[in-house]
Amino acid sequence: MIFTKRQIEIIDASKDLIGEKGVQNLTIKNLAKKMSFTEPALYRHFKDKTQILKGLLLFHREAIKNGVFKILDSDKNALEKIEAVLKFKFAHVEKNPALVMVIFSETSFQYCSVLSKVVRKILDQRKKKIISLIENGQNEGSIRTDINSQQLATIVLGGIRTTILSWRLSGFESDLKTEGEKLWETLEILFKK
Amino acid sequence: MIFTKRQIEIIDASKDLIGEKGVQNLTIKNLAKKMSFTEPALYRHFKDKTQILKGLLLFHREAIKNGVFKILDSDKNALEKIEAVLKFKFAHVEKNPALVMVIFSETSFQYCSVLSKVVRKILDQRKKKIISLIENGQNEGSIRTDINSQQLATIVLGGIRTTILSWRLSGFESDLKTEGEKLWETLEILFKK
DNA sequence: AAAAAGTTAGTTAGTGTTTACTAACTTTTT
DNA sequence: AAAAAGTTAGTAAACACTAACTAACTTTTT
Repeated sequence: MIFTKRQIEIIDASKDLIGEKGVQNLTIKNLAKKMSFTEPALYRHFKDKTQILKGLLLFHREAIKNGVFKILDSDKNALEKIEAVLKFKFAHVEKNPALVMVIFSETSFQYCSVLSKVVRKILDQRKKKIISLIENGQNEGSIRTDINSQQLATIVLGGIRTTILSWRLSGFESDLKTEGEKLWETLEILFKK
Repeated sequence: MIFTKRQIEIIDASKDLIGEKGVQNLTIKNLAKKMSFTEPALYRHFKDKTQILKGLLLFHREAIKNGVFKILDSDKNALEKIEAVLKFKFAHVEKNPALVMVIFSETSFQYCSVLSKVVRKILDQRKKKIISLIENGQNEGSIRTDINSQQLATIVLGGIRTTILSWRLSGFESDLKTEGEKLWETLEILFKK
């Protein structure tokens, strides 16, 4: 999927609206106001509202993908890679709180098949990446092998999710970076062989 | 909060509607149809829609509280209690998928202060209970003490959440009970001293 | 014991607002 | 001159909610 300049501007504005007051704040009216043009103009750039949200998800998936690829390509060991991925994700989320809101809203999309497919795919790929990293670590001998990679991945993803949720429920007041570091310390102790 | 028979019927119907198609399927119109009476009749029993959702949350919190209290009062050791609480929660969720949808929709409520307060309180109490159970285990000597209780609680809650999320994303097809047991096996290995 | 007054739980019919979206026209860009 | 990107003015549908009324039942007064 490739986006025009205007489409990216619209995606950005959507992100801001969601960041301000949640997904339900993303309405065509609000979006038009934020873009300082009229509602029908939006439809010159996106077929409908669903496509805007899909665009938002895909655009940021791309950004995250690129960041994570760099880490995976580096010459770190598995544990260091997991640490780096974790820190990268927390940093990205801290900069883009709206993204969490969208991903956390899978519920709202569950019956919009277009969006639920996109979200599901994102979550699936994320899980697969973590699993394969853990398996690398197990093969290297740096990660314990008495628990299978799938289960360890559940623990990593769960830790991330809960940490981000706490941050969100605190009204984005707590320091996500610090909390992320604490989480990593815990995971490192738990996972090391 | 005490509910009349009719209020409980309405809460049940709401739960069904949400279970069928998510929170946004809970509209006054749908609810009236499901109850086989007219929309205004609903307002004889609840001041507004928010109160219905609040009722749903409080009613089930009560049910969960009672179940958990029994476990806490039993003469099991801390690890066994955590296991029992986990199993109880997975069982309750499996029977009431709608509840997950509601709790997972914190995002949607974030800007409805009444509901966000209720959800936050529920999540907070849940966390506190787990933390205190873990501390008991640490004092008993059955749970490792090189990681603080707060962090271990994050791992437990994260594991629960991720497991439930996977189940939801599978369209409630996977076997939550089995997944819950697998999670417990993992946590037990990770937590034991 | 009977009449009066009040309550409960429902109805019909409708309000005002917000929603995503569109047809037809105009301006700007290339 | 044609295409792209905007405007004005509107639609239909969904939404939570309300006003006004009523049948059936309960409580209070006489």
